[in-house]
Amino acid sequence: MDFDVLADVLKALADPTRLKIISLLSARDCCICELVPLFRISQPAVSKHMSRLKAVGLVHETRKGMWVFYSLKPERLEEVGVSLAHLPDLSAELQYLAQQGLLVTCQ
Amino acid sequence: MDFDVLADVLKALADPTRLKIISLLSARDCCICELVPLFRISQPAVSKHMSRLKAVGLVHETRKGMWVFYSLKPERLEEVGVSLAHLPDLSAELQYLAQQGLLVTCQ
DNA sequence: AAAGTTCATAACGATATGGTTATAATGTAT
DNA sequence: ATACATTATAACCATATCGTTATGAACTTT
Repeated sequence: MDFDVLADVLKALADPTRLKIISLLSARDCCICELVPLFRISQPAVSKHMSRLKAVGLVHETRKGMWVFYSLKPERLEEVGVSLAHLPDLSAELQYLAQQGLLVTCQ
Repeated sequence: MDFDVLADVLKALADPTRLKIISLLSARDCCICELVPLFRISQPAVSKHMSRLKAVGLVHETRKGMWVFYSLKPERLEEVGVSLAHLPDLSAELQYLAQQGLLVTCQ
C-alpha cells in the first residue's frame, strides 16, 4: 500500500468507536440496529462509521431483507499490519539529501 | 493497547507525511533541517509532525549541539501491528445484546 | 394501500487537523 | 557581545471529523 492509501485506511481505523466495531465484527457479522444500543451515539452516526469502514475496504455489506449485515474483511486489516511493518522504501530521498550535501554529520 | 490509546497512535500514523517520516527514520536518524527539504512544507510544520509522533511514543529525540535528532522506536510501531491483530475482546457486549433479545436472527 | 422497521442522506455545529507566517528559545561561532 | 543556525511555540486559517436532528428510501407486514 502506498503512503496515501495507507494513511486513508489508518484514518478509518483511528477512532475508538470504529475500532470497537471492528472487534465486534471479528466475532460476529452485525447490522446497524444491533450496534446502536452498544454505543451512546445515534443510528446515523453508526451508519456513517460503517460507510467509512466500507469506503476503505475494511468491511463488506450484505442485504438480508430489512437488514444490512456488515462483515469484517480480515485480509484488509492484516494488510494494514503488513504495510506498517514494511513501509515503502525512501532511501532514494536520503541519497538525494547526501548528494545535495544536506545531511548533517556530527559524530 | 486499549481502544482509546490505539486510536490515538493510529491518528498519529494516519498522515502521509508522518508515514514517510517514519519510513525515513527506519533507515536513519534525522533532524528537522534534514527533513524540511524533502517535504514541501515549512520547518514549523515538520516540527509539529515530530511532536505528534513523539507524543504517542513512536519517536524519541536526542539533542546533539544545535540539532535535535529524532529516532524511530520500532517496538512501538510493532506494538500497533500486534494490537490491530489482537483487538480487545468485546464478546461480553454481544452476550449483553443476546440477553436483551437485541440480536437479529435471520437464517 | 398503509403503517412500521431499518438504514442512508442532508444540513448543521463544535472541535480537531494540517498548513501558514511571525517570533521566541537554544546553542554555536565570530 | 553579536550574529547565525536550528528548533519550538503562538496565532491564525481552511478543511476534515464526528456528533446531532430531520427526512427520505427500501423493504415487510398487516
